[in-house]
Amino acid sequence: MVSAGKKILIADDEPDILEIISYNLQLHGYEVVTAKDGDQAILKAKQSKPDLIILDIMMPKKNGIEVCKILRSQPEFNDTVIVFLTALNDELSHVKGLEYGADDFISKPISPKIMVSKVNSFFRRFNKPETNNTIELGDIKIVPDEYMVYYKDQPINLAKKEFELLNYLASKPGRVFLRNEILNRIWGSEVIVGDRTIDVHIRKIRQKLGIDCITTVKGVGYKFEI
Amino acid sequence: MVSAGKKILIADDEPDILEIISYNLQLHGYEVVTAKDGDQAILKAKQSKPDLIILDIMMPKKNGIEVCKILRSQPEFNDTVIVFLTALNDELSHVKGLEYGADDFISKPISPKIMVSKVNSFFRRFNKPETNNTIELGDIKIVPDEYMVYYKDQPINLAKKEFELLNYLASKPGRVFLRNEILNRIWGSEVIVGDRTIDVHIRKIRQKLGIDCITTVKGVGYKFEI
DNA sequence: TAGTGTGTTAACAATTTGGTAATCATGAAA
DNA sequence: TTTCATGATTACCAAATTGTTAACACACTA
Repeated sequence: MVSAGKKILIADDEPDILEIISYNLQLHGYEVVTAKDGDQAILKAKQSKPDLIILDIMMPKKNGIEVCKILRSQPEFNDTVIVFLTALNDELSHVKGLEYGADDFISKPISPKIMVSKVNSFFRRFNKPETNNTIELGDIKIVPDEYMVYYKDQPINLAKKEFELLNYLASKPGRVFLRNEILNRIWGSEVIVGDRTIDVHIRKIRQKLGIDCITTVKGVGYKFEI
Repeated sequence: MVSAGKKILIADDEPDILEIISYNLQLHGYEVVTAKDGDQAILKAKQSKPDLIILDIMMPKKNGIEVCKILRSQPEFNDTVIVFLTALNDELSHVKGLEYGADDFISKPISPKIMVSKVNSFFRRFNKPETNNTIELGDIKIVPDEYMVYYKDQPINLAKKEFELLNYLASKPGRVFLRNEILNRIWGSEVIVGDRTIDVHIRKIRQKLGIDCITTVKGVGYKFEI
């Protein structure tokens, strides 16, 4: 079963929603932790180390985006899947959400049934073993096995750090990675490097690729997109 | 039939899994040998010379990686396909496994049906070269049977280590082999050789071949490409 | 026993890389 | 507009990594 042993944290300020969703997820074998505001969400996330976090955008104390930002800046949540509950058509939240490291969105109102199937699909999607982890987007192909990047089938030689950085950013196109996340992932949490180091590497990648596929999100981080 | 006469060793500490998998593989014409811990796996591998070995990562006595390490350091298991059973998302085991010579991974939990089809595909994939494992790329021909390399049909005499190294790199053209991978595969994991040893052998190969077919990926390893 | 080929190591040279500081550009806020 | 914060850019240097050479031990052979 997909859900075996998976832990989910749900944060929403409406008790009814919280209850109905968590009941249904539990039925399907998930372990559920709930929080009724932003601060509690952060606390419980740290305590229970969930595999998936579902955050309502609008909550007391801290809203979903703030919670996401705080969690993402801590190494232990780098690999956690974070999903937002948004009102339909809330474009702004979508954009903001991606910028602060959301992996996906679920639109409200939502039926428990759909919620469960969405959650199932998250685990399938984010868990599938990477047998062939080549990333191909538009004219760009990233082949970790070869430590090589191709643009229109032209090989481009990136140095190790550059490659790892690009590969990381491209692993979730459109998703913004905070500087902290990048540091933790590429440099590791022990290593301390200056602030400008990332910029310089980003610049080298941009230069070598010759196209603008890495976008700066000021005050936040970088994202890969075509 | 793909499975004709093929022998498979499965090592896992859970008797249920062992039984259900081996039953299903036998149904499909495979000869199955089982082991319930690491030591037994090594023993039975030596006794029965299987064509494919499936190792659970977590086992008593010796874990899967240790078993793999030990088997790979013995010449008679150089050509045996070794596959790991891993928990989903166990990145570390994946990396370690590759370094110690694993050929592929199967993620747990796994259904017998999927297991059988995976096993079938292993034999399709890894058996083709067994009949004629000559590698021919561009003007280079590598003939393991003769321990010989030809460049434009001119025989080139490589020493044993040099040949094994070239043959290994050329087994997956374009793919980068980490220094660790190379060490574990060519020298075995018990042997400890200095850092520069690989470089020297690489140099000799480059020199003898006279063409640039081995590329250095700094900080990572080497790859073979034309 | 001398000679040959192989595998390894040490020492040093050459190269690449990763990181930093200093400076410049840009856009938002006051 | 001025100020401030944040990135971008550049050039430079130190550290890491690999290349190269020569020397040595060892096994095998004539």
